[in-house]
Amino acid sequence: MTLKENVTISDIARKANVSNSTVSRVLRGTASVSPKKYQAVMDAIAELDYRPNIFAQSLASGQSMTIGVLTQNFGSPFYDGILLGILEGLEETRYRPLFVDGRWETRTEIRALNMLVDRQVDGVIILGGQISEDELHEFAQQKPLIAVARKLKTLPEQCIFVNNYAAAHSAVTYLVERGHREIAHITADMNYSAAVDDVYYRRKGYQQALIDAGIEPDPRLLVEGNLQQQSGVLAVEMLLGRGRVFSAIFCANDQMAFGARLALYRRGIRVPEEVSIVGFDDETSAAYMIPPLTTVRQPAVEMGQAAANAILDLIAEKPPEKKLFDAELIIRESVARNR
Amino acid sequence: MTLKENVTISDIARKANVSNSTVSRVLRGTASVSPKKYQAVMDAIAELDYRPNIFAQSLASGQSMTIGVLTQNFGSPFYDGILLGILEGLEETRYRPLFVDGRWETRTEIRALNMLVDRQVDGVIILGGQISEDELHEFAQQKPLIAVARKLKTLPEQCIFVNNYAAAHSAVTYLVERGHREIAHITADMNYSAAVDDVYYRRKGYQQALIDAGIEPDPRLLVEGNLQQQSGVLAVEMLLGRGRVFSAIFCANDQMAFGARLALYRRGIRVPEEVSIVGFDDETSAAYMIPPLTTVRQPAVEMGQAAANAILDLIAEKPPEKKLFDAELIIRESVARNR
DNA sequence: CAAATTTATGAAAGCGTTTTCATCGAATTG
DNA sequence: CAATTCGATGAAAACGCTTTCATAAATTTG
Repeated sequence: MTLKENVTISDIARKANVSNSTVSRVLRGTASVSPKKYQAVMDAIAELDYRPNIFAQSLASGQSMTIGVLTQNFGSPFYDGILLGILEGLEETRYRPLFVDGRWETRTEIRALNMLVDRQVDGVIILGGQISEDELHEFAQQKPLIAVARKLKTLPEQCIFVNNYAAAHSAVTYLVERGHREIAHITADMNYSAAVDDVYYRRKGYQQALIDAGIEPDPRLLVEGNLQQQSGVLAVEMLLGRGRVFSAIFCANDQMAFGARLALYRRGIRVPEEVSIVGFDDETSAAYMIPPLTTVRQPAVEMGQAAANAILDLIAEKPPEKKLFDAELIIRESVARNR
Repeated sequence: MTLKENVTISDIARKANVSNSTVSRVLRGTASVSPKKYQAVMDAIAELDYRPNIFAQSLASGQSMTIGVLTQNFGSPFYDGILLGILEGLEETRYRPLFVDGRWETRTEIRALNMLVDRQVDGVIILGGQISEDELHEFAQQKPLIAVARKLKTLPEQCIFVNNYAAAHSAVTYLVERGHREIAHITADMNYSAAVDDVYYRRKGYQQALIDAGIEPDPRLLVEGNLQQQSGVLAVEMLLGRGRVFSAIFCANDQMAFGARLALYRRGIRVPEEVSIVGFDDETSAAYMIPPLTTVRQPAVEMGQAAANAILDLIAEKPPEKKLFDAELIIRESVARNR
């Protein structure tokens, strides 16, 4: 950890007996330089421990070499996985990520996005978020933009997400195969804008899986939460209140699954003996739920890497490689055979 | 969400019929400007939607107006709370945070710190971390540094942390008051450098609380994990293997408490009827453990705010206001009366 | 081997700010 | 009222790079 002295490019130039231009050229590899001078410059750099001034570089070149990343919540394990993937995807490049947090609030998101613009980022990756599609679309006219875990109708080429429909379908099919026929679903209010698409397709997948198994989806088995744990407990209360029996619950995310599980515990209903649960996300704590939660895992890290690659493509004006990721059902112990 | 045009300070100057210097002066408030010109400049800024170029500003002024924040893991709720506090603490200032992630790996941490130096941050807040005290001390010579959730012997004025000793003491005392006398403790290997101090003082608090209650601490009731969930299950296995009975477990963090609870579940030991558990951290999922976990909550947001204020003080060359925070015991349902 | 390219290089002009310095009129002092 | 200080302002010099432009040397071409 050597610390910044104020050694500048001119110091290097002087020491290596070349001009500033030449130093700049070896640094950026933008033009050829004779081997001798190249070496002289490298030696000088090493000797003086030269670190280019990033601000001067950016000012002169008009590029900041940074990618803005707008997440929604640093505390979320799923987003954290994506961030890690982005970090990895950018590691070997000259670009660095600049993380900002939208906190699932439109105003904060907009502020954060503006901040990224002020910081002159060369591209932006946005994870989820509430900000409207129109605004994002407009934004994307000005700067390269990639959306992860969010589907933008107007920018289909620039989205990276998981096949929620297929994932939900297979989760519910798994339940059916284990003998369950009365399967409840805790979904989310579609007006609650967060993660709408995801939740929408999970619901569709749930319904279609039932139909494919010859089961008529029963609206009394469908209940809406808001993706928070607490809404999971409320959802189960509501379900129980309706008097419609069920032997399994498929939750649109793990957090609501935790809430659901707690509600069942309070009522003295055993899991999985009396009611099975499957979640969605595979949060860190899912493996330590009592009993360990069977859930769907999204390949967060891979998605992050894909996002990093895609934004670099976009910056280089290549068409980004679009990918639809598959989620994986992680079978643990919260589902029992029915009957 | 208006986007950057390349309107510069000269455009404003021209429009307002003043010099660049004057524009700069009204922007920074560094010298007095006649009311008329002031207004003219403000009008021009509003009309052209001028946004100063951050790189030019930083280059010219030598200040980046950013605070580097080195966290260890974006995915951790506790750190996330601190980050939120920092965000809030910086909100009304001209400073902005730049977040980087050390991932609990010394090499990554050092790289991240270097990156912050390259980015010319005006100060650094570091959360936890493995990086050695010597290196941090050296670093602090060059740049303002505040450490949160970490105690640095050589920089006592620049640390913000919670009174782990008192918190652990009161948690264990609570257990004692509920009739428990054989209380196990899952601590962490001190050679495993992460969070050593915290864990050390929690252990001390545990031991002293027992002594104060007239109970001789029994080494057979002490077991070391590594702060991860899985080590909690191992720890309980080990405890059980030793054959020494116990009616309660105090865990040095929630994650190990989750692991411990799972191990108990697997053995068919009921919580809290047969064994009570108390954790430390109050992670989000603690409230949804089965049964909900009684644990110790650190005032993460407040600590983050304090860190933000402290770093600003340091930058302004005022002595930072040092604070020792108190943690709070959150009583839920994982502790039963003994006997 | 002269002409046409190519390669290697330095000088110098930006990039968009901040800040020092100088100036000039207005206000204060004795 | 002359002498001094103050307040408001603009010109211009940094800040540390990148990049264009010009040029000289080396290489290729016909």
